Amino acid sequence: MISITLPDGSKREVSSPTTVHDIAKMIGPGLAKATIAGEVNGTLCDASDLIEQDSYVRIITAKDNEGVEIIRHSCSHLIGHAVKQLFPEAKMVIGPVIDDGFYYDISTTTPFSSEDLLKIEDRMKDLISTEYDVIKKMVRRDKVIEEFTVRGEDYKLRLIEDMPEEQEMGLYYHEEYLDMCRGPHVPNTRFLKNFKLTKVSGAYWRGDSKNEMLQRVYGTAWADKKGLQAYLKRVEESEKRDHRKLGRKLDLFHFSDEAPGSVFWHPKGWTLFLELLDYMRGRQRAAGYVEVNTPDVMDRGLWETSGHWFNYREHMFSTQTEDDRIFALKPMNCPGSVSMFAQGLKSYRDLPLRMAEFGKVHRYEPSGALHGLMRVRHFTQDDAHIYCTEEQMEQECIDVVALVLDIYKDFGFEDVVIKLSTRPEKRIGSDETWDKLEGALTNSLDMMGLEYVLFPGEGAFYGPKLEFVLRDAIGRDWQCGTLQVDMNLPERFDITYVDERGNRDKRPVMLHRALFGSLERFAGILIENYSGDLPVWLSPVQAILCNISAGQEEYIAGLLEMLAKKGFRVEADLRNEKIGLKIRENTIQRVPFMLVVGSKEVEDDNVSVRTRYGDDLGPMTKAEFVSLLEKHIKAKRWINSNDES
RNA sequence: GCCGGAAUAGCUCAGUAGGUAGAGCAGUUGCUUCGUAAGCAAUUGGUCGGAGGUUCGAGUCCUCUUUCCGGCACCA
Repeated sequence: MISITLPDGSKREVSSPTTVHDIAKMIGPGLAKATIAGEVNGTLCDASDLIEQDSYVRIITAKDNEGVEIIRHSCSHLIGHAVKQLFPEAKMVIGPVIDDGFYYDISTTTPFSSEDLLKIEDRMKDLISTEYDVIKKMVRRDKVIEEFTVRGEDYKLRLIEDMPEEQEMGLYYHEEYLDMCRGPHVPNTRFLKNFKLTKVSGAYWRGDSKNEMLQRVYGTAWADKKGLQAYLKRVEESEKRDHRKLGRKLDLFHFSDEAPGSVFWHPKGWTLFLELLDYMRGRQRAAGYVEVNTPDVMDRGLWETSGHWFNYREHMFSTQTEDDRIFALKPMNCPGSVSMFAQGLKSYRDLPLRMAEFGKVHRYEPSGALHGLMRVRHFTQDDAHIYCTEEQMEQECIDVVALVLDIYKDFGFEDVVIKLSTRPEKRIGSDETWDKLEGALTNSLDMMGLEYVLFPGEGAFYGPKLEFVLRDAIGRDWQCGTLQVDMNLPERFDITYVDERGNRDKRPVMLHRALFGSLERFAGILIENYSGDLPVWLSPVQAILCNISAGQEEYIAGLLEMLAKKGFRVEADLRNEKIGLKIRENTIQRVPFMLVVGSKEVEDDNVSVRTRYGDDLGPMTKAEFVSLLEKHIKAKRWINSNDES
């Protein structure tokens, strides 16, 4: 007899050995039927695994997060079962769980089409409806190799080679199909009913573009129908706030075949862009930055000195002039900034020197990487380079991190993922230097008590970096702000300052930082974040004056002039149209305030105010409306329909 | 860059088995002067992304190419 402790603290004596499923059955037949897996002494296991000693046991059902993950994992196995029936020559690779779903990488002779995806999904549904049992067996390594050799599963054999220490593997039998997995998995396919295959794409073996491309089948799966439908609905809603769609609808920007990856900003979009720029300029000035401007096109020699020419040559736009000089469009602002620093003698009294530049950079990004405003070939950085002493470095890092997080708050981003990327293989500078630089970043985060995710080997070739990551409408993460510390470029460009004892050869440390990162990308993220309802301070048109009929033009003209003089972005809609149409169209354009002016308002010398959310705020004096606008602009934050007034 | 998909009017999209293009909205013109999400009528828009090919005939089939979309890889 062994003793089993359940989550509620109750204990059961059972004969040994037993299984999670047996325990569930003892508690009740309903629970037994719902059992997907178990957690024994903190470790997930299959419902069929034997328990041979006193244990703490938790039963996992579809109601648990782990249960849903197991469902997803088993769904990926089911892809295998279906694919091998439809395409016997296919070789299965790996099928892991991801956010909201799963995928399976498969090696095939010909790539899957979208029709194939439907065929696979249909076969999976058929297999589910037979409600077959999934059988788990622990099998000795040599037997596993034998099994997969017979079945020609070359990739499974390669995966086994990757785990030389494992002597026994879990094999899951899905009728005639066999998969190798750590598990746990569902005991029966009836748990897998609420799934959908979502897309098929190529993916490199081991994630390396030098390797062959496999077929990746993606899917999503949920505990119940409601969960699945809610997910599909969420995806649909997210697609509606895609910045590329809203950019067209709200007349903010467009792209053209002639300039792939470069934005044509329309007046309204450019208003947003400039507003962001003004905001950042103000914040930086307040934080002790100076602003400079450096050339867009500079000689190849500069890029050789910086190291960019050797590391990024193929991603740079370059040009050859009549005199055979090769110039490159700057892909980064740092070499220009360093040249700026090198101009004239610098004293320790000048440090820290915080030199900002709204530099437009060009990068020849791979064609497949381009994505609306998020990934472009021509973008504007709110860049700055901070030159300081080694002693000042840590405090400067802290100040930058504090500033960027405070700025994000103004846009409603409270949860920002911070990534720390350390030295890459392809790098310049000594290991001692890298130790110091990485130390400065980790120390400053630790001192601020901030969590971060470590990405070993992902740093820039000249220094480690912090990245501040924001999430877009459909859950994709985009790097915005970045902070990099660098002792290498100062070395390469041989920049120095004079210390307090008159030594002229002191080497400053250089911090590269961008807070929005790319203004284009940040604008894109904002459009999605706000779903097109830009807060009043960022709205291209903050209010629109709509007349009821001819006769109010003069009053509106006066009002327009008054508001424009106060610096508000206000327009008039004097078209010979009914007020209903004007309200509709300006609501669709997401103008925060629509001011209705008829003969009544002219007579009372006021305006009737309506919001883009359909709230009628009724008549108010011109002064009242001005203070309403001012209040919103000062608040900066996004205001939803409940508190627009 | 790699795999798959797409490209038809300013926008959203139809286009049936290859038989020289169609809707709604927008635009334009006229009428209407109107009170909080679409007033009425008339009407202009397209070498069907580009280049080749098959065919008596191609938006439709084939090849190449450009751009976009979804992933993968990349992201100084």
